[in-house]
Amino acid sequence: MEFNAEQQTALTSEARNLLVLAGAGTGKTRTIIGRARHLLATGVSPKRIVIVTFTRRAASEIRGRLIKAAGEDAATVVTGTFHNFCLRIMRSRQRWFGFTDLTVMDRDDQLQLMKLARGEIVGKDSSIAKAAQLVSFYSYARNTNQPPRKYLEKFAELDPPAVEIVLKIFAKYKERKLAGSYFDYDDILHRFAKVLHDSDEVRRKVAQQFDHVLVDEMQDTNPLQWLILESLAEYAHLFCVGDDAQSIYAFRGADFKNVHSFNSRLPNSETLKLEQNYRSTQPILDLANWLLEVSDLKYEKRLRAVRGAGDKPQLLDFENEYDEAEWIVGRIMKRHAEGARWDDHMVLCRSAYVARPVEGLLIERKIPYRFVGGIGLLQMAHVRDLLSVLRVAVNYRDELAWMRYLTLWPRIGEVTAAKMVCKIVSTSSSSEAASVLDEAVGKRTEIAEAVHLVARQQRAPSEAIQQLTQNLEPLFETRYENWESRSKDFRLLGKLAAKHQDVATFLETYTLDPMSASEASPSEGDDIVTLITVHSAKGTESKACYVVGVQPGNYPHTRSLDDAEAIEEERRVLYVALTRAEDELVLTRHFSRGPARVSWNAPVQTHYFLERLPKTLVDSKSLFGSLYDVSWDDDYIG
DNA sequence: TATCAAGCTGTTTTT
DNA sequence: CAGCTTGATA
Repeated sequence: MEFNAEQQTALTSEARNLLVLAGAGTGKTRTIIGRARHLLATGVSPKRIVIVTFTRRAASEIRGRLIKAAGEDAATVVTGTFHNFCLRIMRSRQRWFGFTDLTVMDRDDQLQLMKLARGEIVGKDSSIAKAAQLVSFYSYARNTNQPPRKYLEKFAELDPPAVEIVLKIFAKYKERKLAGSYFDYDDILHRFAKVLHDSDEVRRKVAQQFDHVLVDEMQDTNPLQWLILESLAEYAHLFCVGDDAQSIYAFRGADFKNVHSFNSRLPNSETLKLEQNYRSTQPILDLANWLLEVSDLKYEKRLRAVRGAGDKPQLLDFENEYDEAEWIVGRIMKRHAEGARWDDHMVLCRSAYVARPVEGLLIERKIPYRFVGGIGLLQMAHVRDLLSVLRVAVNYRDELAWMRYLTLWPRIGEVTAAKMVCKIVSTSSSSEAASVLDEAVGKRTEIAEAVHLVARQQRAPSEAIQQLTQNLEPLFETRYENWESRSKDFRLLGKLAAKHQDVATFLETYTLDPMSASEASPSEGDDIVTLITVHSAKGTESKACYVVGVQPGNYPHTRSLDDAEAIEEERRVLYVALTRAEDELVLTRHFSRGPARVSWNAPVQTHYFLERLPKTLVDSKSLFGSLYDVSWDDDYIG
């Protein structure tokens, strides 16, 4: 591994706390790995190094590369997401955190629970925000570490009576959460941060386990996560890497003051910058640099391409999204026919929704691909149905899973199920619960049998899933129209489960970071096209990048138009997309839906980022009417 | 109480 | 276009 002078300075730094401002493509991951390797080489025990990332994908990549670079020794370096790290420590030191057996709730469970809470307080009153919005209010308030009341009043701008009602719903939600011993994502961070903050003793005991904490994507940390880092920093060195121009998680409470105020908040801290870009050619960076320059915000960033000159990015206009998809897929096929690998191609989209036309064509043309982002395999209705059986087998007190499973059966609705669940949950052991279940289902023993089956197979998740699929097949067949296509997801699930020791760890791994179906199926190293949301694409790169739907409505997204800060974040989303490309960057767009509007006021165009794009920065072309780029024409007409 | 059909809405990003 | 609500019927 080789490093330039900037990187070398960073990774060998003796500073107590170091912030590395690393622009896109400047070797952020490389520097983190280099740092870890350097620490190991200077005699730091691997167990005393923590590397925190934002996604499990990033964690496992760093882990893999580190072991490759520093040897098997490095396998005991603690790597994981914030959530994963906190949970691991809390599990291993249950008493310190007042932690008992619990189920981690995913988004869907959270939504379900919030719906119940909302229903209890306001019934069907439609003047109160929907459950989904309530979840996001609550979650945002907690991640930014502010009292929900204050958030509702100041930022959500609810009127006083509404605030009171929503707070009541939150209280109900909390009550139900407690009753079911559930932990939502935010509880994981919150409990950990709170205990560390409140107890000097626990803080010391936890933080003293580590000498060095390395943080990736620092710009995406939120105030709650900052509290955690601050606590750890009392005993350990911080080494944080980030780029404020790539901060795109404000909606989740990320606060890039964690980057801007790093030095003032931490004594003995230093800041370094990495500015040499190794990824892209200069014309690609020129476009990205321009995008930041025209912002009102001062990013003070100009990426320099070490690699030098290259092709100009292309900007192509189409009549509609289908032509756009057709062109991109056609282009990728052409390149492949010319000898390029499928995995040199990445298609970036603002939302999963926008990716559909492209995905449809990739399937139609039988091009191997994976989709990263959007709703995952483990969030699809039928998969969650199946998983609910695993969940109740692991934890009979999991009300949400019981409800889901029981109502799957014909003639069992919410009311019947709720009565059964009430009885089951009030038992004091799982064996008692099992007999209560047997009694409750009466003659319909197949309902209970599925649960018993998993309970017997706790240590063999893959077998459990296989048998379960067989047992429940008649049920699913009548329930789902397209059962055939869905059933293959279960086979995939079985494969995924085979990697895990028991049902419980399998469930927890994937509630914390569910992966999508097409992401899970191909084995590593396969040559496939990547279709990915920009948010998931951070940290990745590809020789050729196609950014689809670069029109107002997507960049900036229609939903973020009422807020100047949100619009600025949208700019950064586009920036992240542009800076993924190594050699070739193609932006495509279409205006078929007409000018998207912000409610009644300004049309989206007012905020459109490419409005005043200088012609010299891109080769732009309009491909209206004809799908075929002139340069594609062959020598004869066949 | 369960279920189905018809109609309506509103469509981000993720641990 | 899916996911939900609503209303009628078994």
